[in-house]
Amino acid sequence: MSRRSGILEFAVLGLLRESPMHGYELRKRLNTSLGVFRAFSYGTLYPCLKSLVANGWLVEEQGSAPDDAKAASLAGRRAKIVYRLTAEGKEHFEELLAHTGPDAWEDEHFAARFAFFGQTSRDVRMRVLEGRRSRLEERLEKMRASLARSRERERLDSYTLELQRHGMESVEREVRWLNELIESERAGRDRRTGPDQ
Amino acid sequence: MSRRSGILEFAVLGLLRESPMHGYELRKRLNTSLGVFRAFSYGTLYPCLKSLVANGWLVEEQGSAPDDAKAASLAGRRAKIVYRLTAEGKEHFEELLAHTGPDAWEDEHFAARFAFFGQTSRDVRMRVLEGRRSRLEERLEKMRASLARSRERERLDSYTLELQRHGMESVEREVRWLNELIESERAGRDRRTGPDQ
DNA sequence: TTCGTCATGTAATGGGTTACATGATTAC
DNA sequence: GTAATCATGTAACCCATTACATGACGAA
Repeated sequence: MSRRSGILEFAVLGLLRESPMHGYELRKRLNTSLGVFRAFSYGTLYPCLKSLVANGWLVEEQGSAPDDAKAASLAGRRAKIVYRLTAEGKEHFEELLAHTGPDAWEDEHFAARFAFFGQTSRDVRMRVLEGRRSRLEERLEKMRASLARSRERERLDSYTLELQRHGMESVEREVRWLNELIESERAGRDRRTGPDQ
Repeated sequence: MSRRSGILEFAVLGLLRESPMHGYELRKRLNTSLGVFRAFSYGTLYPCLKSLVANGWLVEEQGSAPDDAKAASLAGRRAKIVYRLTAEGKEHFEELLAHTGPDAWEDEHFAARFAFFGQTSRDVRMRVLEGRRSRLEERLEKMRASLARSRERERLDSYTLELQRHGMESVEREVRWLNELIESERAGRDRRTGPDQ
């Protein structure tokens, strides 16, 4: 029941929704295709998979080597364990997709949520995008305040200042990006730009 | 001897080098002035301070309330504990400043290192900046490769693609930033842009 | 036959947060 | 006098990594 990591659980369920996979492959997709998430290690991934199985959200299946037909008959070979999403798992994932709590737009979660926007309803997408934006604007506010404060007091050498400036610009840039996305959602983005399954 | 966190230790020593401080104030500076580092909690900071004291790099001093003169005589009051860098601590910090191992340009460390560039010799600054840049270029390489790979195979919906695109742009932007900084260092940047103590 | 990569797992450890406990000082 | 903020600390927990252990499979 415990021993799960929120974002990893979410990403795993999301990836497996598209198609069944074994752990090793799952990890690669977590790093590369959806390279956005940080690279989880096997020491994290495998236990997580076990716990998802224990929850009834996944089932393990004996997938065999690359060529299924030939090897299917061999009894004792250590086959790959292919994980498949159950109906309950699908349901659970959909619930997670629908959540729009504040943590949905925190740094780590947001990328994962965004990566599965293709499966997410438009109103939820909007809430998450807008939540993230206001989160970043708060942050900007604080940065500006602290910057003003330190300017008064004449602290901060040029490097510290430069670092702060660059940090603020990054955040401002993400806000602009979000603005475009929100605009595009509002304009009715059912005409997708990509193939989308 | 153990129970220290690299970046936190580094930042604490660096901040205390400028002037003695107590824990609470230290934490604020960690978050706001040098807001770049993630916000460490007291549960992390205080034990870290203790261990730095145990190493002989800091000493605790009984600082009293804002006005030192008046309160100095009161015996039993729970005074603020002001931490001051020892000679050994200063030496240790200088060693840390001189390190240019690969981890110096990893995401978390880099910001901390950069924040104390004001205390860092130019050649070390150059190595760190260039190290970071090539680190990011590696990352870009991988991102491009994986993007190309997934394009072939026709995977990835528009959102995943957009996320990836934005991620790459962020990295490219940081590379440009580093280029400017490196250029500026090379051009002989002893004429600082700011007051710098 | 050996090397690289695929593939699955566990135990020890690390590095950090949260929640809690305590109390002083300042502003209203 | 009471609320907010300053200030210090600890214990329990969480999440994830590292190092380790195991072994199959394909290619040189």
